[in-house]
Amino acid sequence: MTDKTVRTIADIARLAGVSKSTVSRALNDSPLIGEETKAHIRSIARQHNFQINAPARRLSMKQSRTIAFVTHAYHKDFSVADLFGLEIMGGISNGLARREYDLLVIHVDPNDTKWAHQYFDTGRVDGFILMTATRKQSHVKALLELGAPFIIWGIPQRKQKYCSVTGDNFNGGKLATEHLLGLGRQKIGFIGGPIDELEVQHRQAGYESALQEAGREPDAKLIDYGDFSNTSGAETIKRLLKKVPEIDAVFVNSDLMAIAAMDAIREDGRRIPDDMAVVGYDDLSIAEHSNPPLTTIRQNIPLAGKLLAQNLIEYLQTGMVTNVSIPVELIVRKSA
Amino acid sequence: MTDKTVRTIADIARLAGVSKSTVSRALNDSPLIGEETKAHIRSIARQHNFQINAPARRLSMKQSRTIAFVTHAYHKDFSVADLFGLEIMGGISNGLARREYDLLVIHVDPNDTKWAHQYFDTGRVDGFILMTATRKQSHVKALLELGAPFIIWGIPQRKQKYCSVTGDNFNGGKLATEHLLGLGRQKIGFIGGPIDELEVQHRQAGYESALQEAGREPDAKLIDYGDFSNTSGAETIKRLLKKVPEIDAVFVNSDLMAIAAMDAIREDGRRIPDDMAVVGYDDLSIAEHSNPPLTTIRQNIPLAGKLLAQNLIEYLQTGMVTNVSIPVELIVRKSA
DNA sequence: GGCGTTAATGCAACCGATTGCATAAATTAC
DNA sequence: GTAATTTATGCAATCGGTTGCATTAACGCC
Repeated sequence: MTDKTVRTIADIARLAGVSKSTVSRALNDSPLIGEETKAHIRSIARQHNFQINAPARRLSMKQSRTIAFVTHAYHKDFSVADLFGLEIMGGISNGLARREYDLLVIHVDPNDTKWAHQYFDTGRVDGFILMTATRKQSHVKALLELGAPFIIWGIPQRKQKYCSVTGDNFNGGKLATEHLLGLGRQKIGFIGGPIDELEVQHRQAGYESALQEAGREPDAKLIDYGDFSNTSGAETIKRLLKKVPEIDAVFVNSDLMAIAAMDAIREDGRRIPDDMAVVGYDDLSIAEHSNPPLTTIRQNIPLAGKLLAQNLIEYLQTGMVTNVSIPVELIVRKSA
Repeated sequence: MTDKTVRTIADIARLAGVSKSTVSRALNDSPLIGEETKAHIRSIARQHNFQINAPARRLSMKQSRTIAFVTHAYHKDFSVADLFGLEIMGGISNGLARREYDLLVIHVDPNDTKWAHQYFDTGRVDGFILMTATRKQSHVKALLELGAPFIIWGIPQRKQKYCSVTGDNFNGGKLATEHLLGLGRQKIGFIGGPIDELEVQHRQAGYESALQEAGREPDAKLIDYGDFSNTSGAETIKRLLKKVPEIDAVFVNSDLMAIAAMDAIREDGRRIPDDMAVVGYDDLSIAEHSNPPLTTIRQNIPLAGKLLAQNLIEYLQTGMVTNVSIPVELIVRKSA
């Protein structure tokens, strides 16, 4: 099928009786080349199943048309970021392919600081998509110093100029809380991820805003924090149950924590959702299969991926910095 | 930090007072270069934080040192392959990085046939790791025709010569069944994936072998097949429950099917594991959080990834075809 | 019909590495 | 002390594209 004798534009040039430059221009649809010539060259290329040599092109054009997806080194425990990262990769891959960019995956060690040099200075990639859950700020700092183009999933630091895409955390918190209020719940708890994460702060702000709009005062006793892990979900809910036994609902910052919390709630002899309503966050695939199926906040992940790809490329080409937040949606199942 | 004036080996050559060739050889540790010269050149390179230009090197050496991880286009429903693929990617990435290969991710449309040309003939990748769940055979055929090096996760077709890594499906089926036998179960069912998948056939052979070694005859009434999806898990167990009401255990070919089956079993009014013991397959992260936590067969996924990477590279370099199967392990939780 | 434009194509340098071959210097052999 | 090796380095071609500039042909205009 593939024609082994025609591998370079020089071969095509010979066959078409034109020069290399003309072939190159024709294949790149340059306006300098006459229409018939273009058609002729293209048909020859098609006939011989010609595929242009990528390394040569990249060397010449000084760009790789490759984007790196940066995630932390894999380790046994599944974390939100893992599952989430997988789903988002589909969207990114899509967005990149559409623009003829390749997707490279890099698993970085959290305390490695030189990885960016190894990929950017070598011309292997043109930019980075940062998904690392941990030490994101230190990686941002490194990329900024290096002057490498990148985009992050998350909320950008206030003062700095770089691209980002994030979910609408405020609205997520608000939707979850409003749903619980609508159910007539009286004592609605909040279990956050680490308090210093901006995502968590925004979700909490949404939670408090919903309460206030309903004429309730947020109660600090009902608010506590874990670290996104499932064990921390169980521990935190136990603290709340002890501190405020009359609690009848809780909004948990991640599905993983929520699922672990539900186990703890049942152990405490309470029924879900009858005695205690639970809303999670992320809508990971496991949310649908948990016991009971989890009501949660879904982020539009395919869209997130698409925007991460699209906005990074836009930045590469025009230098325009974008910071967008994408809508979230309440998915009602059995737990609330 | 990065020195902007030193970007090419020519720059280093100038600084070191030698020629480009010498620098190139020194950096590649060629025996042609004297030790002091090497040391000198290397120290200069290090001082200036020199990173070699990858596209130029690839063009010159006619190899990309990049491997493509091929998976199907993402779509909403999570499948085994998705979760599984994510975990395995960690292992692959590791194995590749160790050998200084890059990992490219390609999401292919199941009926696209030209993707391989676009990556291989362009010199963008040196080889492929096939993880596509669907239409794997058609992709294998295409790669074989193209003459592109690849390795698959799965069992190779009998007659053909190509690399593969797969779990020990026979032993997986056997371990699961032996565990159920050890629990004293009398009527042990088998719920497979699609009957034409070799993986499924091997697991079934293991199941039957365990029964026979225990002096039992496999009973065709206790054997049925789904398609790995969770809905099919529920449907298949319902058929079995109706056909053989006295069934008291079942070995299910995937965690996803097993979890759906457990829901159906409970709906039927039976308790797990008291009335019905369930063993799954894969040990996906959700197995741990299911209700009850699922006893299952775990594949050594990091090892699988490492071998996929390692053996493909070995094949690239030496042409040696390897077909290995990796051990599996029984993880006992509450469901059996 | 001569001249300035415009359109189409070719020439050759360049991107930044690798590598076969030639050469120079140092070592050994006799 | 000179020829034969061995060791270390440089020259220049090459990989396969892209692109600035020169060139040629065709066209429009007066």
